[in-house]
Amino acid sequence: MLLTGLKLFRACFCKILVCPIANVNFPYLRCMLSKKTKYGLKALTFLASQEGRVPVQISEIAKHENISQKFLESILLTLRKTGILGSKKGKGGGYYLIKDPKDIPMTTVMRVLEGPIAMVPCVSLNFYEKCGDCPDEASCSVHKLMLQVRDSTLEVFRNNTLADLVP
Amino acid sequence: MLLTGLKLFRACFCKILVCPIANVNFPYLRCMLSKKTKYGLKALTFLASQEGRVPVQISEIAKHENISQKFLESILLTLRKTGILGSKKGKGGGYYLIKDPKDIPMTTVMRVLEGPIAMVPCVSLNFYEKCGDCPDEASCSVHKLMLQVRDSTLEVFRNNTLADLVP
DNA sequence: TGCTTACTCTATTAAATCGATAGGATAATA
DNA sequence: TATTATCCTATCGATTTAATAGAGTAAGCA
Repeated sequence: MLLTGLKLFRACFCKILVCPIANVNFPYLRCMLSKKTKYGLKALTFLASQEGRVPVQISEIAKHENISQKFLESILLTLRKTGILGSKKGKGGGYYLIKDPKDIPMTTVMRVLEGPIAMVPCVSLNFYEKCGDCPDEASCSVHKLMLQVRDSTLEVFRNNTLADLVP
Repeated sequence: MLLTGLKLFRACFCKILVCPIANVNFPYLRCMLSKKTKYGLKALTFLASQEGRVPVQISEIAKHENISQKFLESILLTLRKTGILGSKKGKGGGYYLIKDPKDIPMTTVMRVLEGPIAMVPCVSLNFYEKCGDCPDEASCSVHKLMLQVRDSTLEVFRNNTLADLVP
């Protein structure tokens, strides 16, 4: 069969990842951390590294961290609405941290930007939801495994505050 | 503004998750474990719980675990190609474990089904890739945090084999 | 008062993935 | 040779992500 159009293009230029464990192809790079969270973390770290609490303009953060300014706008807006950032309009305006970086745990930031920390809803502390296909959680192998993953990930986020991320 | 069509429907019937930390809305349940992996794990556990190494039909596994049979077919095929399962065609055929469940670490299963264990490519052991926007990994806050998450998650997967998941 | 600056908000878009389904090809058994 | 069950390719609709556009609003300054 001949490849045409988009398929031909992808076959030629798109990345195919091959799992070194067992030669399985992944047509893309599965990324579990969204760019929203990634950019949000970078912006927060940048703000935490500033001297004092002077407002910093979106454009300055975007330029410094190589982020699309418009996309960053919406992220910072979320962080302000959730009480992590403060903002000031007009000339000399911008975003600034409200609290001390030491008092901003990663659990909060991750839940605000990324949502649930757990890999499946049925082991989530804040976003719990029962699985439709699973009759009994106690005997579910996935549940058992993901519970351990959640706990270990949670421990990392609990042990890190924004202050720990500043170089 | 009046909501119409799909938007009206979604506004009325679709689930909106509200982050209890800070009243952020998530229009869906962000799920970091794909159904492919979830179903694969359940199927493997079911096979591991069988007496002996008798081939089990796809239809039997699908029925027992409430999984779409056609979807499960492709998952089991992947597991066979990667040397985790064996198969037998024709009457009395099906899928069976090749190795002892104790010798199947979760790291292998996860990488085969889900892909990278790390949340970002720049901290992945087997699927490493440099970030386009980040000039220096050593000073990147996201890198620093995600490295810790990767290590803790990896430890869980290394400490669990398929045998540990069987109830 | 009026101008500039910079945040606020809604809407829209293209590209991509996920989960699922359909249908036939192939191989093994009776 | 008929039946059984895996193997394989192709396709679909729904949903999400990341990014962009453009107008609205409030604060500061002359």
